[in-house]
Amino acid sequence: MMSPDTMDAVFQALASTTRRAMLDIVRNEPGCSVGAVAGRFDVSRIAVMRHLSVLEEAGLIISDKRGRTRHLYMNAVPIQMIHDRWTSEYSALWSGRMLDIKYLAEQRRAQEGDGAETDDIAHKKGEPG
Amino acid sequence: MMSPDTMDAVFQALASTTRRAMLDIVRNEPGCSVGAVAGRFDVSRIAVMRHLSVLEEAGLIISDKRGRTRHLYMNAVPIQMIHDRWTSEYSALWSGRMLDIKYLAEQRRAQEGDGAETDDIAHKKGEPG
DNA sequence: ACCTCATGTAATGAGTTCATTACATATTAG
DNA sequence: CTAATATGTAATGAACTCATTACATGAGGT
Repeated sequence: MMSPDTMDAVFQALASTTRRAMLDIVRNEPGCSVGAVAGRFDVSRIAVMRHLSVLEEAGLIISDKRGRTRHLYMNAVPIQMIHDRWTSEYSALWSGRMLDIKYLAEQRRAQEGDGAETDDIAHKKGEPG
Repeated sequence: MMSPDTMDAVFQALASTTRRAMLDIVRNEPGCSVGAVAGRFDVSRIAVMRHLSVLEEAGLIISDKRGRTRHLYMNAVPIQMIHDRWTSEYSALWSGRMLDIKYLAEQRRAQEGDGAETDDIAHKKGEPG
């Protein structure tokens, strides 16, 4: 099961048009090099490398270095996990209905399967004024 | 059609466990107040308000102020749009296959239907060294 | 060995996010 | 009117993102 932090990382990685474009390239040219990707963008090679790192840390890209060249591959697993989780959680929304939906909070499922802490129903603090 | 920037905003808004938890609450308690949401989290009311603003700017929440109370509602449209776009774009991935997929870059479709600029195949700059 | 190529690391700086406290506005109840 | 309630704004600061240039490493070709 995917931890909330991992989910944060995946959404964060996808929250950039540039990074989504990079993911498209890697998906369409499996095994392509860092330089090949960098050659398509109007930013420095280092900036591209950092974007690719973000994608790789989110698990959306897997890389494999042979000789002096790093080969990049897309990994569909995190996207599938998000899709699965969200289709179950927002199933009524996907189909466009919006009826009475059973509440299955991400936190509750994380509690059952993941051992992760919940943010919901936390101890309130109160304002000073 | 959804612009790349809007898509960035939606993913960015979802890239936070706290904000996803807030969206869950609003979905399950349609018309709830800002204070009702704030009462469930261990951060200041102002921090909660800003999170809700992020969600609202991404179009994931719609609000409606009656008297001194702002009522919050979830808007499923951006999630549906992302789902539709991604299931067509990554359709082979959703089903778990991963065969030869026709390349339909987000940028290309944005060009056709949206008038938005593409980042892909941009003019390269080259490093100084 | 020497040079080039492909990638990676370090230091830096502008801009954004995310949290805080203090104060302001506006609506309802008495 | 006065007071409590609900939300909103302003100013601030720590931490992170995103881009840069300069330099370092390590593999391959001649």
